[in-house]
Amino acid sequence: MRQRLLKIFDILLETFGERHWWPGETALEVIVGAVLTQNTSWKNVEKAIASLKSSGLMDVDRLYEVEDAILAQHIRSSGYYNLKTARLKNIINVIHDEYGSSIEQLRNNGTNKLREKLLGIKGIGEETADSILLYALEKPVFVIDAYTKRFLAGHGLYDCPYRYADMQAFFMDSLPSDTYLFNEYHALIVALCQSHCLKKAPRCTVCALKNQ
DNA sequence: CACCAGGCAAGTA
DNA sequence: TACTTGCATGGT
Repeated sequence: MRQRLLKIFDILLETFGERHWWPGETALEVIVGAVLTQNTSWKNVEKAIASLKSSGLMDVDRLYEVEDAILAQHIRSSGYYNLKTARLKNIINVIHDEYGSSIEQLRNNGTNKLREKLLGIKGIGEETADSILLYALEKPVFVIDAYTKRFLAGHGLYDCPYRYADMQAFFMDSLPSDTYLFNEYHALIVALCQSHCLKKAPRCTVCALKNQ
């Protein structure tokens, strides 16, 4: 399976090119985006992030201080804005109180309990935690999301009933533990699924043509 | 008009 | 453990 997954990766990379994910200029932007994109299209999230940046709020201490009602107003376009205001506050509070408002300090936290730490924050589930770990903190974890599920189902690579941990283990047990590989692979899966945007479980014509 | 989008937590049986 | 429901905007 390792060789097959690596072959598919090569084809995807050749087809779509490097994706340069996550779309965001800073680690904080990635963290904020990861929360705001929960069950929400990225287009709606972009507007919210632009609003936060243009008003100077894309900063741990500013986000820590800002009134809930004001924050909610800025992220309105991303939907569930009251819920997401609370969720953003929850993770910002931890970064502020326990890591001196420093993402670097969070990244260098050393222990391997960072995932548990994130999962302990209300509003941060497995996908959000792993997106933060991989794309903001550069830790080698594989992100499973709606696109990844469609990719696995569409290729008949994985036919068991859905469970996040099992699908993640499928990738991480098969592939070398490498941040760049995990980053690029997930981003390429998204590119593939978006190129077949009308299908829920797109079969990769690129791979099919090459007998993958 | 209905349906979907890069989830999560709380409630129920 | 395995469903079900609320959360909400913007695009198709």
